[in-house]
Amino acid sequence: MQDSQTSETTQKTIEETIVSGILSARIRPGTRLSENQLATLFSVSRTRVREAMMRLETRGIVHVSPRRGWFVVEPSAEEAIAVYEARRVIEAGLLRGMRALTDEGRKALDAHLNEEKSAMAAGDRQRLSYLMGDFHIRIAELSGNAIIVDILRDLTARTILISMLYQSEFHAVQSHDGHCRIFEAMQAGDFARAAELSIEHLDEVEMGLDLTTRPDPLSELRSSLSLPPRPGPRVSQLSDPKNHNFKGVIKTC
Amino acid sequence: MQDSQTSETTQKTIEETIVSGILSARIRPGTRLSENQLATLFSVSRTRVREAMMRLETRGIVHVSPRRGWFVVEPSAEEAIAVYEARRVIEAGLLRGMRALTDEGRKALDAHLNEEKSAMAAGDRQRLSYLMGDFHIRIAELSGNAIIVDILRDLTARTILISMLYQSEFHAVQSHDGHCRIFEAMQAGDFARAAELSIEHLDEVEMGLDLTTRPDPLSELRSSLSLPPRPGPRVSQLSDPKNHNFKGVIKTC
DNA sequence: CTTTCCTGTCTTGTATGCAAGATAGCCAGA
DNA sequence: TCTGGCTATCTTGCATACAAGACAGGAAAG
Repeated sequence: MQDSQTSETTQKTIEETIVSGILSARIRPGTRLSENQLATLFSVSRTRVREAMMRLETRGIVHVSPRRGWFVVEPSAEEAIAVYEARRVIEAGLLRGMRALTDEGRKALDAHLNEEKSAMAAGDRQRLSYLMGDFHIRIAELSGNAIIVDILRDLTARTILISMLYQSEFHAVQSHDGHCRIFEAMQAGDFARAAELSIEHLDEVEMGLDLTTRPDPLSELRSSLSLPPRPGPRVSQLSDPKNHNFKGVIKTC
Repeated sequence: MQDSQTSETTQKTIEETIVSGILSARIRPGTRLSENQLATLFSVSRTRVREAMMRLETRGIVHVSPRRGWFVVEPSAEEAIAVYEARRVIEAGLLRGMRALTDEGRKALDAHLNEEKSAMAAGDRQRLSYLMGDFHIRIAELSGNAIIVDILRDLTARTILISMLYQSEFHAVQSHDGHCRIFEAMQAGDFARAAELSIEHLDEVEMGLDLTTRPDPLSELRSSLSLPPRPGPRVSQLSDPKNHNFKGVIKTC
């Protein structure tokens, strides 16, 4: 048991590691998060792991199936719709309420869009997944409102999980264009237009999903029989290398 | 140790009890929440209490001072501003995105406003505090979006804490009028107008606060010396009857 | 009287132990 | 071959024990 570093840094690290793993699409929905495995991975006891899981549960990132385990959420089609709706409400409300784009903010967004471009050119899909989601968080950061940033970060994480479940194709170019249009409207000082564009953008992404392909084909029957969410062998392990090479990358955000 | 009921119902009860205590302004900001006392009150071990505290912490309702205790948050002036800003963003975004007011929704809001009226007539301040906050949650419920409802519920709880800290007078009539105006615009189908009105309403409430009267007059010095948040004898206990007869009721929401 | 230090007590932080449900695999019987 | 039931094992649920920091109060020294 060689402690890589003298622990101490494991306070909020479990939480953040999992969230950032989702944001960069390395952790798939439905991933099993074993308390014991996480405990040994982070060299802490199960207590700390459970605390992190509870926090993530209230953030809507994981859920627990009693006596069976913790799993990264697999949003249902209804939940997916709710997430996009919430994002439209918040992001449009945010943009519409903006009064000016500071020079600093303009530079930050410009730099971000350049990163998107270079990731697209390099074909770095994992990085692209992350950047596509991060754009919206960057916009929230412009407001300087930590509350909104936190809310949007969690919603973005859920969005990425949704995309992994329901998205077939990868339309990075389209999303990038949407981001650019929003940025242009912001630069022009037309925040009402930017708000409209952000709604359109999220609509576009949502429409690109196939919300009819249920991840669990038995979900209808199962819910009508009120059975537990999803038994069976869909267990992908956290340290499983396959999770790091998953196929089908995220377009969204 | 007479168990009032055979436990079992203590799963999420701790969390909900505290939140609803805040929503009805029975629990003041800065209230100490002792793990041991809560554990005996709810007839569970500290473990369960800690879980509830962790959840409430991620919801921004309580915070922990290491090795000193859990406390209901006392939002700073900056945090207060951020909360109102977040609410303006979300509530205005929500209203502006609405397309129609269902008959069901109209009835629900109408009934709520009547409740406000009767509470005002009866001078039931505690109930009034609750209703003033609940109006905005009701609007969120119209969207049928559980995510937004949860977010607004927590923000409303924080708003009430802010009011308890920074609000001197009680302007229930003014708030009630604001609610009525928003409802009228919604009934008229003018949701853009309703959104504007909700922003004005929240501005009005925020302006009614005295954000210069700091709850901790030493906070500036304290933070510049990076000392722990607030030592001293400001401990009001959960089961202390004084908490149920606090003076200075909430106007807000 | 003021200041300093020390100690007892109370708080949370963390790990661990045990209970109990869920699951998978095996074995026996039809 | 298929079905049913039993058991071994793995999972979380929850309580408890102990460690360690924070604080209050008192005693002693100036």
